[in-house]
Amino acid sequence: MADKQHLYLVDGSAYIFRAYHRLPPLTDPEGTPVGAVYGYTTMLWKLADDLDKADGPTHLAVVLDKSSHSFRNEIYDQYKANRPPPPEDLVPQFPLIRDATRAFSLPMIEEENVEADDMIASYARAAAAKGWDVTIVSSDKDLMQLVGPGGDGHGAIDMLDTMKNARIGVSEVEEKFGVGPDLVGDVLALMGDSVDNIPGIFGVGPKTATKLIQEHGSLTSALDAAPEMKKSKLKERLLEHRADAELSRILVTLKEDCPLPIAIDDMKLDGIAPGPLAAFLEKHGFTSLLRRLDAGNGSPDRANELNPAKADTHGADASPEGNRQPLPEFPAIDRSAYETVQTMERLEHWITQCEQAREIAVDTETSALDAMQADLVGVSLATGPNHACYIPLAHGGSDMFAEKPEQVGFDEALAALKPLLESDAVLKIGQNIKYDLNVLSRYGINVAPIDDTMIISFDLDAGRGQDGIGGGHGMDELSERHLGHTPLTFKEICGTGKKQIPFGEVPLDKATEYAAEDADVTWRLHQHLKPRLAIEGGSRVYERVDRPLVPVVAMMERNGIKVDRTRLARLSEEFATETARLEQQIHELAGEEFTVGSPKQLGDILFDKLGYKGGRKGKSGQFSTDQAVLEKLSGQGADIADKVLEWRQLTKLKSTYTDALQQAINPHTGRVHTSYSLVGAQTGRLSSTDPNLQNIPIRTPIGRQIREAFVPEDGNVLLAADYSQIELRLAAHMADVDTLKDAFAKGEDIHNRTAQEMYGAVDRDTRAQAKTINFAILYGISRWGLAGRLGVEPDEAQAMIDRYFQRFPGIQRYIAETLESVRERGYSETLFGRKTWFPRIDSKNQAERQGSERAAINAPIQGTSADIIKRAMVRMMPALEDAGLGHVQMLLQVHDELVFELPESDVASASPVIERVMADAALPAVDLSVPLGIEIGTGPSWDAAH
DNA sequence: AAGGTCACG
DNA sequence: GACGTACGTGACCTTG
Repeated sequence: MADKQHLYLVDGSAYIFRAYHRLPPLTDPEGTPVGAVYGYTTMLWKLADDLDKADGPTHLAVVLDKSSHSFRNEIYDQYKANRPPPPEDLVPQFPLIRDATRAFSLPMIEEENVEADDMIASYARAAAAKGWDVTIVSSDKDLMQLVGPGGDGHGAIDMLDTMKNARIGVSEVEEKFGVGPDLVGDVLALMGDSVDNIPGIFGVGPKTATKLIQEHGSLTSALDAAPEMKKSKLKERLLEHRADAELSRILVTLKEDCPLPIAIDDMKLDGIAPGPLAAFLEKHGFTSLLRRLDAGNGSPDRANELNPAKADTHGADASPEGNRQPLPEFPAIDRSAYETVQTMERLEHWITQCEQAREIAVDTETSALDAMQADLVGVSLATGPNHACYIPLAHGGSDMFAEKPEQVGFDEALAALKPLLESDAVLKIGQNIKYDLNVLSRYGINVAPIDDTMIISFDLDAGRGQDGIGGGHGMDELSERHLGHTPLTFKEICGTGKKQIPFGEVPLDKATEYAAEDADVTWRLHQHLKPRLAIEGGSRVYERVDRPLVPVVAMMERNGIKVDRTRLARLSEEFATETARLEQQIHELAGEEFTVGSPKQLGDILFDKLGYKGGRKGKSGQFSTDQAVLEKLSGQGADIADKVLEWRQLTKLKSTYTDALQQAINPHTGRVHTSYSLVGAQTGRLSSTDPNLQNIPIRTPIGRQIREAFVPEDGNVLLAADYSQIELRLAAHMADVDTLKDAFAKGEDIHNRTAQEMYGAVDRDTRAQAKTINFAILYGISRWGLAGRLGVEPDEAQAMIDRYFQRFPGIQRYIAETLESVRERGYSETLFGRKTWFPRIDSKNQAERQGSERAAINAPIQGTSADIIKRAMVRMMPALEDAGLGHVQMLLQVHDELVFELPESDVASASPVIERVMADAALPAVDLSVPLGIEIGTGPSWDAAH
């Protein structure tokens, strides 16, 4: 049997830079930085794991850059001229990369005066010419020129991005560049590359470059066509910079005929000697890899790779991975094992299987993204690894002439599934199962009990992505991270853009692969993640707070809130008229017409043309024109600044609220249904999208008019109940500040009390300053930040901070202890045990580190507040039902506020129930040393309820 | 797609 | 002397 040879060429140098930027700054036991080396080592490990796979490597070599000089410097002296030197803690890692390569017994190629890209090109072409397949391990866009399908005696060339675990073939290249690999060089020549200092055509980016090449077929044709183009910036640029593009074309061309220092046949993989590898791993403290080596190269646990830092540098106990139990071994995902359920008989069979399995993964497929409008198209179930099915329910139908595929009757199938989905004896596992709850609820099915892998992941790993390794909780990401598997994407199945088809039109075989795989992956993730909750102390917050919250939030989303469309439309018109008037005045004051909404143009008008003073800001070198700047100008008598501020306010209100909210009204319910994310904020807060109902204006009279459009149905009122100063109360409790606790106990105005303590006198000014300082404390204070807010010198701000700490002993200690604990353990914790991870708390970059510190000071306070209102939400409906008020509807949550709709006649009986549930929400888990104050208001609109 | 701006707690 | 000047979000607009 003539096995196909497969050469892997590892673009080592490029990988090192990427690993350096994406991994935390680890150091080995001797203090040498090894973050990039670790990343490189795990990458080689992963490749070694692929050895036995069908398309795994038979031959492999690592290609490194040896010197920065190449033929490109001869023809263009600016080539790579403005590339900064490598970061200083990366430099010592270069030799270690070579050590690592040797430890794996792999051939290494580095040649003077030849760039790694050219060497890779030469080897790839040579091997492909022999009929070998070639995989280039890199994500470098220049190398994408080499990708090709093979054939005619030639082998195929593709690429592998190990960080994203993605293959890059011809179609991926076409997707990225909009042209085939043979034209990638032409596109690159137009785009240029600021990192390599390849000029390209100034002002032409990826989109324009692709368009030009698609339209004209090649770089030369595009340049030749320039004189005939209609007058435009683009035309001018093409004409003016033609020479740059031609030079760039040469620079981006890979040299494919370099002499080959090692024969390709000598790159044959024949096993890794464990001795040298173990010695290398040992030396650099890569203990988790060492364990795997000892375990006989067993199934790699991808979670370990995610955060090696803690396991390897903070001792075994610092990390949950340290005491991880062995994970169940599952067979690889096999999509061909899935069943398409098309008969009642098979459906009954699967339902029985599910009842016996006791834990099943469920996923619904629908016609659209919005759970409140989407129609159910099919359901997938999984009871074990590779044991999954897809039940199409409403496939086909848009094409009247096509025959609909065989499927179980819609109503009949749902009637059969309902007892299973509602059975107390069967746990339904979902990934973001709130979505499925809402869809199925519209068909009369109340899914329970439930688990949610997305939320479990959040309760375990919130914040872990802050260092850029990827800490999201979406299914694809979790699958990559924990299972090392890339699921089919929705795009792959349904296409994208204009060509996108609804899921109901996907052929059943493809639909089954996609839908059943999602259920299979979810089931596996659950096996993987759920046990970690108990081990890592996440059970309390998951079981007591977040899991029970899912059906509650789902219900709130379905409830929605009524908005008065007519009122919004009237406001939109008023805003439009006023905006137009202002725009004209602004143009007159400016002496020319310009786009007021363009910060760039506005900056040029204000500071260049009109000569107002105001500094540059930001990397872009653009003038800042934000509110603070404009208000300063207004203070100097610049009328135009006032007008712009007013214009901005009105356009904002119109586009974001009065226009958008009308669009958001659901035609079936006549109400607006937001979607809450339970994993949106690192601290544990909810977030709200589509539309965001957590940022409806309230601070200005003009904005409040929008709140007036949020109304109850006839006969009802809205009731708003909010926690008063909850974060300051929690700070007083958590930092154990007697003065503050006393003030809250007595029901005093807390900012007045702060002013009294700080200045010995209370007036408007001192109260305002005290309020600013109180917030500064919650957010993690810096003298410069406070100085900027109060308009005083940093020295004076520092004096105020010192005085605050002196008057409120406990705060300083709380901050120090919180930071110490975060540095020690890697995460902060709320009073209810919710963790937020801070992987950058030890960053060498001061800004980054200080940012993390401020966030870490705030997270326990903001997070505890989030826990408390969530607990109140969970208890709210049962408490109301007990009081005979089950018809009261809970509609919205805005961090410290809950909004209800109820008959006016029930206000008197419902208010005390709501108040009690909210005030006692921390009990019995936490007995706060401050009371939680609740303020309740009611009225014919959300505005009036405040 | 990114940056700037601004709405909320 | 650097970073950039308070924590947490999401939406919209302009621009390259």
